[in-house]
Amino acid sequence: MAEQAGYEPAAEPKGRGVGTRQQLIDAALGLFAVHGYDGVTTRALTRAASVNLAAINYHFGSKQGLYRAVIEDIVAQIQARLWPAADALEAALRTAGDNRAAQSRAVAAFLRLLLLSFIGETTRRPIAGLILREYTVPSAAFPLIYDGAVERMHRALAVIVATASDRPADAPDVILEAHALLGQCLGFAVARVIVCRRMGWDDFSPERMDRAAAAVVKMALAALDLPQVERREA
Amino acid sequence: MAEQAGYEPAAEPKGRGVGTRQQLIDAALGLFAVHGYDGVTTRALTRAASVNLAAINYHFGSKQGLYRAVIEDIVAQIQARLWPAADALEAALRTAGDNRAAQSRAVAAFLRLLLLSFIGETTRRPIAGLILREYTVPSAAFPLIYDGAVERMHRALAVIVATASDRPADAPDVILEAHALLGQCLGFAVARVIVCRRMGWDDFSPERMDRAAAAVVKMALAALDLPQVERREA
DNA sequence: AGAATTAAAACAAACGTTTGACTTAAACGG
DNA sequence: CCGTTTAAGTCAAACGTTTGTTTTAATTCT
Repeated sequence: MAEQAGYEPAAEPKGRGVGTRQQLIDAALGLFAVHGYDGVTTRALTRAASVNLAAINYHFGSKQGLYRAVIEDIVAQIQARLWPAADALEAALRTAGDNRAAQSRAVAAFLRLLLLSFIGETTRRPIAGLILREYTVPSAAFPLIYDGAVERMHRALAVIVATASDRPADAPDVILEAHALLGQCLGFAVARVIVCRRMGWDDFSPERMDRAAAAVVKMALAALDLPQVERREA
Repeated sequence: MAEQAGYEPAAEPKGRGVGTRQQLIDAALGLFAVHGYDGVTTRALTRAASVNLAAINYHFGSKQGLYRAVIEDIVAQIQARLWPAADALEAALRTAGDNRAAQSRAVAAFLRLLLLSFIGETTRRPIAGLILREYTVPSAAFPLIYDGAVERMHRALAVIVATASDRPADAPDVILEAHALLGQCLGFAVARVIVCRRMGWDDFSPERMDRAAAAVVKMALAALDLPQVERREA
């Protein structure tokens, strides 16, 4: 097939169509994340969304169009949550100057948020499953994710490494080390099943996420030669 | 039909059946890894393997049976490569005693191998794609992977953390930190596309893998408060 | 002879997509 | 305020194709 950009039969839904549209996106998000694109049928999608079979092609042009809309929806969610955090991090690092303790606090806060987002989203709504799929096997929708969310976050991590080690944020080794930092967080989203099996957990809970976040923050701060931050409470 | 465990019409291939069987497994490994289970048709599989359409059901009972055989094949490959390394690591850590430099060398060697395996396999044969899929969305074949490969590796990482920090290897926090260590390596396999985009690479090369490994080893040793090891050569 | 492989055809089921009639609610003219 | 128009939205039904699997018969190798 040769589907390009350009199909947008319901670009500006105003009436009741908006309900059906969003129901489809919500249901599709969950199903695509768990079973993959080819693992979900249009009938399963419309049944889960409690809408008619023809609604997909009416609102999104095709199954592919629905998938793209789902990705766009996710990217918007990520932007709303992560961009302010990234801005706050970089601002905090600037005002911290050479104060290593202040740097630690800013880094710890950002990494905590990152990890909790990764694990939390996979628990509440399996967003990560979809994104990870795009990482390993990029589809046509990958640029949306990379340009819309990943690069900003990756740059923020590079700023962390750069600040802690007093090197430029665009140095190749800095970027690689920033990616290692990302991997620490990513590992808990990608391989959550493995963490749970090893820890004897059935699944994550808020307390367990907190514990995982503490481990990641501790490792990261040590790796960056930053002072540890004291836990706020038990 | 109700196919359970137990279909093994050609459990002991002795004649030329080995050829067709292995051709199918090899082709299926690549196709499943890239497109996922549902993304590959039996016709595509047999065409890629240059065998007859009926060969899948003859040798493996069903498409599911072929998938299971692929997983078993992968697990065997991982065991052959990683188990000796894990044994060597633990032996080296035992003989190292309190010698931090010796501990560093053992840890660095193991992490290097781990990362190069992750990235390398994804380049040569997309094994990681299949395994990562099982991580994020475990199928019935997941226990094969976990019991057959993952747990041994995870235990080795826990021994690293335990040795470096003088804690028991089965302590919860040690396991979590070991998982963060795994994530550092995993991140380069999962999100290889992102590394490449950020670094301006088209793909990995042996030199680039080496550079990534150096970054991971550096971060890991620092996180474990172990002395850095000097690079052997450029 | 017997096991492995091929080619070709067929099977029911499920697939993504399309169709045309029906419903709904706002817009319009009187 | 009512009757009509209009267009977006929804619906059941069907379209043609592809799916995994099975079957049958003819070869090929040990």
